[in-house]
Amino acid sequence: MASKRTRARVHEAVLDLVADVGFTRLTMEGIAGRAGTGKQTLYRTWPSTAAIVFDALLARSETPEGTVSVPDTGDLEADLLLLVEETVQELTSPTTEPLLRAVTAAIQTDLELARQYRERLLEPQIAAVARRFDLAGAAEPAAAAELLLGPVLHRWLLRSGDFDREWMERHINRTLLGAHVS
Amino acid sequence: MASKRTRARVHEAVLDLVADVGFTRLTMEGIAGRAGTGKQTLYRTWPSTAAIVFDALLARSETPEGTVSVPDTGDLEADLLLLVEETVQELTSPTTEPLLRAVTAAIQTDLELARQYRERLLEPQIAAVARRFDLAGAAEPAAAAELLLGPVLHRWLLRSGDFDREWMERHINRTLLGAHVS
Amino acid sequence: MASKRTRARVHEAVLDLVADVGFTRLTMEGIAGRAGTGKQTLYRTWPSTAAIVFDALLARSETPEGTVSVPDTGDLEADLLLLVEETVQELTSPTTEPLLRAVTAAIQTDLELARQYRERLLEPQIAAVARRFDLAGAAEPAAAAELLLGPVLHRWLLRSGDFDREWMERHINRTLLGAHVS
Amino acid sequence: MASKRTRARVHEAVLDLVADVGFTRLTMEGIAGRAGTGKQTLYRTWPSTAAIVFDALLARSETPEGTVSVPDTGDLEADLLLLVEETVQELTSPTTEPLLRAVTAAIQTDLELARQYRERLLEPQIAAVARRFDLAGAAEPAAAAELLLGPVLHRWLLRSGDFDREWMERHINRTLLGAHVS
DNA sequence: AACTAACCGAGACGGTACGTCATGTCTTAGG
DNA sequence: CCTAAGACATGACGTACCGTCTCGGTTAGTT
Repeated sequence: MASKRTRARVHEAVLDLVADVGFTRLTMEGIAGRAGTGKQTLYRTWPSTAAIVFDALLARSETPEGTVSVPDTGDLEADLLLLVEETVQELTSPTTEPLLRAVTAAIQTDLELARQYRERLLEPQIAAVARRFDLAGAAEPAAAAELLLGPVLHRWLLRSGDFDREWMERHINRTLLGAHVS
Repeated sequence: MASKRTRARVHEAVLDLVADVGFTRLTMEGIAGRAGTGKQTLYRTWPSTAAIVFDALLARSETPEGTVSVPDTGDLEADLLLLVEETVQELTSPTTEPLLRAVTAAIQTDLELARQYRERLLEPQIAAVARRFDLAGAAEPAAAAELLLGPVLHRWLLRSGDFDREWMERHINRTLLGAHVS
Repeated sequence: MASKRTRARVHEAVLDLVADVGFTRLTMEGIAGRAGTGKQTLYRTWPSTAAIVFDALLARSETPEGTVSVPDTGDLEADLLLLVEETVQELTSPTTEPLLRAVTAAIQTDLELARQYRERLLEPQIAAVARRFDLAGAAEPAAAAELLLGPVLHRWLLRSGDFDREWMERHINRTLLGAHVS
Repeated sequence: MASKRTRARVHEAVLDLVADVGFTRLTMEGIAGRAGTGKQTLYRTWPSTAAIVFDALLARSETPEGTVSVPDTGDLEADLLLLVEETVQELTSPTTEPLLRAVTAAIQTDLELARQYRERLLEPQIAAVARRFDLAGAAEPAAAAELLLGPVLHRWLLRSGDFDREWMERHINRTLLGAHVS
């Protein structure tokens, strides 16, 4: 509903503000002020700050640097290492981490947002990874993708451990064994 | 800091309120009102609603029915199935699910709460599961526990799939393979 | 500036709305909506809701039933009684009372509206009444008109008393004495 | 409900603001800002800006310089001239005129405020004037007071004429005739 | 009959204020 | 002495209107 110009300015404002004051202190009024729009203009398009952050994230994911690509060199193990490295980078980059944590928190209570998150971010990613496993002859590619990414999410979400190179390599190894592909 | 009586009444109030109106509409004023205490009494002990919810959760986890026990019958596969079933029950029970989701959301932005969560809930649980894998001769028991629980968390958090019996069995199978224990 | 059709529809809308929700809740947006015009069309012709109400009142006063006529039967006392009765009816009729009160309130702060009110409604009325006193040989006809209508306005505006027949008769009596005409 | 301190600061703020920007631009937020209080503190005590202005006016009327006294020297005509002069001064003083106009406008639509206005300002004033007429032997003292003040209000409210000395004298004369007291 | 040009409805927009709710601090009664 | 009750300054909420500003889509008038 909002014009392209407005959307762009709102996205910029929201990213600035999350960087400045953090997601918890993000307010509709603050965004409107920073973006130079009226509050009603925001409410016309988004129901909450979380929805705006998610939209900014989506917009970013439609650009080249916003997507985690699944490499395919033939060497599955090497490809998965690259993939996990990229994913970890995304999850821990100072700009994206607060956004991702904010959205992850929000989808715990906002079912509509959760649906959009699943459809527009999660499922495409899982499907892409599964496709790579499929190519490698995995019996249950979707489960393999889950086995790969689940523990990564676990570590990140609960901050239960670092993502050093050794852990990633060993984890990929376990995943390949578990998924019957080597 | 608060008296045992007060704590109990606050815990009860908070559980009632989360059930009634959900975590997002939980407020310090509301809790004080329901618990029949002054606001100051709450602030003296807890810094936020999330902290109160977490405290209520902790209190619960110190009772028998609040803990997920790790069975040890000798049959690893069967034990893990029981464990995962219990875990899933905890994660999806109408009373605990909202609380767990609320705390999970809160620890994304509240580092102090995250630390307490890790130390008092997460690490004991992981350690217990790892011990069971250790008994079964797993090379890296902690990693095995992570491989088991990561994908469960992934499904639950992102609501990306159901927890039917078949999925649990196959998942345990993949975990055992991945962890070199069969 | 607005077409005759538009004016008519706006007048109708405004009268409906004042009846429905009262003057205080009258808004430009509401009028535009009810009249089926754009907001700009309103602003092109009227600066405020009060101005529209006043215009509707004026339009009404240009019709036969919108005017308080000054009777002239030769019997001054009887004529004044009729006049006061008519005036009171106008002031207290369910349709006109809210409009008149709204305009009376508005002219306290809106000087331009006050000027128009004076020139187009008040002065003609006073002049007509004064003419009647003049015919009856009053020394200061305008003052007599003021002496007659002032207390009526006072009662109405401050709601300080009813307009029963007895009061009206006695008041007219006092006015005639005060104006040296009997 | 509000403390004495708060009331005083609010009254001062409101008088300042009416002088600065006029009653029409008076807002609850503006008053709160100027008075250094929260909005809720205002709403706890007063329902509208008009109610605050009225309260400030009342507070003023409880001080010596806020009351129009009715002189009683024995010479009725001279006393009434003094009274009307004082009243006119009150009605046209740069500080009180905007307040009185604002309240007069407000009581057209706010019945509760109108009731308070009648009971606490209007009736005492009328009663005092009537008492003076009573002393002078008027048959209907209340009607006499109305006959005296009605036209004054009429001129002031509709801005239909100046209040010069000559008009006042003649008006008092007419009133005395009309009220049968000379 | 085709073609402007003026007008109008619709409503997005940057704003201001609304009246409410919750925050965290502070004061006050009463048990 | 402690605590419930709640006043207070603050600030955000989500809504309603403000007055200005584009938009298209008639609707007449002019060629």
